[in-house]
Amino acid sequence: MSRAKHVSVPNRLLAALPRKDYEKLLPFLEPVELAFAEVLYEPHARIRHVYFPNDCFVSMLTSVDADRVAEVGLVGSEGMIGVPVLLGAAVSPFRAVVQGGGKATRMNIADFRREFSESAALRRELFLFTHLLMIQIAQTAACNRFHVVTQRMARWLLMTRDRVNSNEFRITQEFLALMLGVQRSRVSVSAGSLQGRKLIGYRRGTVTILDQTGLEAAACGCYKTVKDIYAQAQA
Amino acid sequence: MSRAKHVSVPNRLLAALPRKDYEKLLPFLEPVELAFAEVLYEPHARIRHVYFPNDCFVSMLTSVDADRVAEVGLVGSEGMIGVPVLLGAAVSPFRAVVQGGGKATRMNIADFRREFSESAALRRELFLFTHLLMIQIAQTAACNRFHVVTQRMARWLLMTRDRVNSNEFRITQEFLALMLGVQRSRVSVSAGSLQGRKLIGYRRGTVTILDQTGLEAAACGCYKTVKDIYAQAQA
DNA sequence: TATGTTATGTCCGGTTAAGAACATAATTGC
DNA sequence: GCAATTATGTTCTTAACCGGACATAACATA
Repeated sequence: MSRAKHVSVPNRLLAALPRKDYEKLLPFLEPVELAFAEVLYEPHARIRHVYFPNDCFVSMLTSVDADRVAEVGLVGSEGMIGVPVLLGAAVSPFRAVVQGGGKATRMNIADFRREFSESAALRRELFLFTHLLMIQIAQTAACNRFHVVTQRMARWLLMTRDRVNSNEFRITQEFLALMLGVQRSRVSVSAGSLQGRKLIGYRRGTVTILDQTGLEAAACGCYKTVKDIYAQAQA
Repeated sequence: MSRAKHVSVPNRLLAALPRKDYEKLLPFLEPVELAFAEVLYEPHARIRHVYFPNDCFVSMLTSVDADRVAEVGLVGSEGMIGVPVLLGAAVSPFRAVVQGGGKATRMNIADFRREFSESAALRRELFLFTHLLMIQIAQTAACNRFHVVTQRMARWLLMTRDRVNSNEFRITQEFLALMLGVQRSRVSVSAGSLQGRKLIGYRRGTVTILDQTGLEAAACGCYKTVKDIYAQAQA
């Protein structure tokens, strides 16, 4: 349970930059600690910083029908929060919420825009990530259409695992239900099913992936489809 | 629109370019006629052209489970086909299929990349469209999660109406079922419901929107949500 | 230890959709 | 005109999910 033994991972987008580009960026990167449930962006509010997660992960949510939300994307150390900025938009209709607390670096928009325009390597990295994020969102659309709760839940757990680089992380059923857009009671049932098959352990807000391969088999193909594309792009 | 004499409906991205930027582009724009069901991109195949629809519209599809597909985006004269190219990707996992035949202009990738790098106005337009497309895809993800077939069908018809600029267009129930990811028989039932309420007419492959306002009321809020964002961005 | 709070497990009735089969109507080709 | 094809309408059973209610278990803390 001790968070101290959790080794901080670097943000992979920044890590992939040529040394020179990275060093030019460094003075403008501000280390921050993001707390669980912290809201990085409110829909339609001005975006003030872009964030590069290290060992935290963030959900992109969109709202429907005034009171319901759906998760459309999940971003961890492989990406950044603030894609609309790259695309020239000042605001976005999405809410960005910290799902797993941890470390990140951030950069204010003015600095970021300048550095972004001056570093071809940074542009290349970030646009490629944008492409990946779009694919993830699109696959989520398809997944929401066709797959049952247990499959989608398995997918979500695996995606989260990849983003935090740990087989254990904190998430209550209540929150997981919100992410999957289903009733909490259905999460209980589906989680029970996965536990019964010894694929995961679930104990009061803490999920442990016991059998990665088995869980992948229980998930829909959307997990592997997107993961393979990410892996190939980052190779 | 004097600059678009050769077509009935101009592509709005091209139409919004400053005259100078547009004229520089013109020699490389090849007018083409796109036929219904024509496949512009196969998943993971090399992208050779980007397309700017005039009076046609194109679906972006993603596959799940080997045999099923889901529509994740719909692009007409307000946009372009080939967003991955902007983002530096040579391939995309999506299939792009012509839903409604008609005119478009296209540009080969080499020309496009060069012109794209030389025109700030073009970059601005296209990246903003990319942002809009992402929002559309994300809303589709949420919509697929929460809304019933009749609502989603009404949304699809309205979105199509906006993209072809006509209250009447051709689409069989078979195809519509494929786009919505549901059984054809359910399209028949839902269409029957909308017809009974005098919102649409449906006669052997041809849909007519009879009551736009009523149909908007029958659709989920996803339609208006996305439409308002598009309208604001293009204002 | 007692107590309130948070997290999880279970059950139920009603709705929507999946999967499939079959019937009817419009259009096309001969 | 007639047959074949295409498009649409109808119905059935079963599965999944919704919305809600309620019970139990773990934890926090006073």
